[in-house]
Amino acid sequence: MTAGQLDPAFAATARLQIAAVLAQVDSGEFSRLREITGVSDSVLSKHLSALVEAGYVTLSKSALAGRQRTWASLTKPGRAAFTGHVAALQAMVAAAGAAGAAG
Amino acid sequence: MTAGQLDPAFAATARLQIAAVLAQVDSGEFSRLREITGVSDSVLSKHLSALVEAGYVTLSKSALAGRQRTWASLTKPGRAAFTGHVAALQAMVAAAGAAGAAG
DNA sequence: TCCTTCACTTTCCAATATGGAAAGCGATAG
DNA sequence: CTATCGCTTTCCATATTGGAAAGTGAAGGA
Repeated sequence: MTAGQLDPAFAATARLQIAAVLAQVDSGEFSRLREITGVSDSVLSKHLSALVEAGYVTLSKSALAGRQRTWASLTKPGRAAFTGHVAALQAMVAAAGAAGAAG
Repeated sequence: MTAGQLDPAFAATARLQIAAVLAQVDSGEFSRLREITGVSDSVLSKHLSALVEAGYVTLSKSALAGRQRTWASLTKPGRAAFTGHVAALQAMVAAAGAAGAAG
């Protein structure tokens, strides 16, 4: 098992949630991500921008029902970084989790 | 499986590490925690104080080799909160992890 | 007893992160 | 041409995190 490493890009819970959602789908809609993270438009936009800046997410706009929609997708590096981050997190708490389950 | 919830007390990586370590041992020595977290004395002290404030950790001083040592232990609520936090984290990324493993 | 060292604690300060409100902007509807 | 939708960007406030350095109590040495 590769431990991976914690990635500051996923330090914010909202960004971890975004990545977690995007890891499960090909593309996530802006509004859905906003609902899941529970943040405002501006904040979600900024988080997505940060992830794009990191090269972890790509955004695409496509019209749906005549209106513009923004779709976010994890890039390959983004998925790798997310997987590594989660692995690092799990490694950090693995033994603790086992202890918790046992005790 | 109880999902638990994210606890702001463990938002900082250092505090998550502290809790993870303390979950595995009865007592953790200050200096060991400092090495693991990689933070300065003052910062570790403040993190521990925060956890004590939250009722998640207790500190005890006992002389070892003539010198004062500080030992930290997770309280029962602290362990529960930690377990819940980790569970929430896992719930958040569980499906993503599965997807990552599959793809 | 006084001074020094050890092992933290507390204070002070700086940098960063996070979040929302509101204004901005391009695209589409009327 | 104007209004609305769907984000973006700007502006601002607050919280968090971190280190340096001074402070404190206990133990050791002169």
